[in-house]
Amino acid sequence: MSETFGIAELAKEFGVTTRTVRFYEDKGLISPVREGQRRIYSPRDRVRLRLIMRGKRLGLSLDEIADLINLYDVDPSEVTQLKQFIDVIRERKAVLKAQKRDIEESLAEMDRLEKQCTTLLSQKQSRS
Amino acid sequence: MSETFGIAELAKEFGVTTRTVRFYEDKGLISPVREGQRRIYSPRDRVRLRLIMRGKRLGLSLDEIADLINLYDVDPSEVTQLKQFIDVIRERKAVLKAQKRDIEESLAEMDRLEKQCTTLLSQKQSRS
DNA sequence: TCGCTACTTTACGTAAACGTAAAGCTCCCC
DNA sequence: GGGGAGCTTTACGTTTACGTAAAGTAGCGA
Repeated sequence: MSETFGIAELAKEFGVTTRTVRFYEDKGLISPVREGQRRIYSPRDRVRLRLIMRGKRLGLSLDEIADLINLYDVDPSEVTQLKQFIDVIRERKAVLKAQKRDIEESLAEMDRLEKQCTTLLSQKQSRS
Repeated sequence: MSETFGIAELAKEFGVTTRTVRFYEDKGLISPVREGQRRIYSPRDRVRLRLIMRGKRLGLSLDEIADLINLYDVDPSEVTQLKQFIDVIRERKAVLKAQKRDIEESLAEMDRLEKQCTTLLSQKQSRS
């Protein structure tokens, strides 16, 4: 038997409330098993939560995250579906690459700003 | 005299509505000059809009974007402020680097998925 | 059996980021 | 001078992503 988790346990691990975890279930992002009335989370649910959190850090909406997660569950039986699937993946890759460029631009600017500041600071401190 | 822009012009350039541009003004992100009742945007306002859009692509809230934009306007007279400023920049850099890692992870996964799909697809097509 | 802890459902509230009328100026052209 | 075109303010509506009670249930130890 593989390990299972309670809702409070997972919420704590990912730094969210139990309300949030239930909300993600309402949105169809995770589907824990029930033991009586209680939710029991599998390692698979935990992986999904990890994907959700990463998506949120990247600024995606829950709907977009749902689409992405469902990519992993696509049934590869139909050739046309498979082709569409590949297109979706390529679009996602393009968006991610654009985002990466934005980040690199921002990082470069932050570096410039930091250097200006440290230079200014050392001037001021050597003058005192 | 440097170039100026109308609201519709800028909205079109950045792919948003005029309502959005005015909303950013309400939030204090841009401060166009008035000519009578009309808003006149300077190249500086345009640069700010560009920064706002980049921030949004990175998933930042307008409040976070406001903080970032204000980084460029900090007066470097006080040494303590300068030190705090450097700390803020370093925090931002750390967040950006984490986000970059997330993106690279996602990109790697998308690559794996795409390869699985293309392999599957070529198998199916050679078999037909 | 009491009470505590950990969960549950139901449901109203809220902040952010705009959308969407509605109604009014102002300039310009015919 | 009538009417667009393009802007303005005012203000209520909407979606997303939860927060926050309120009230009930289920097990467990004293």
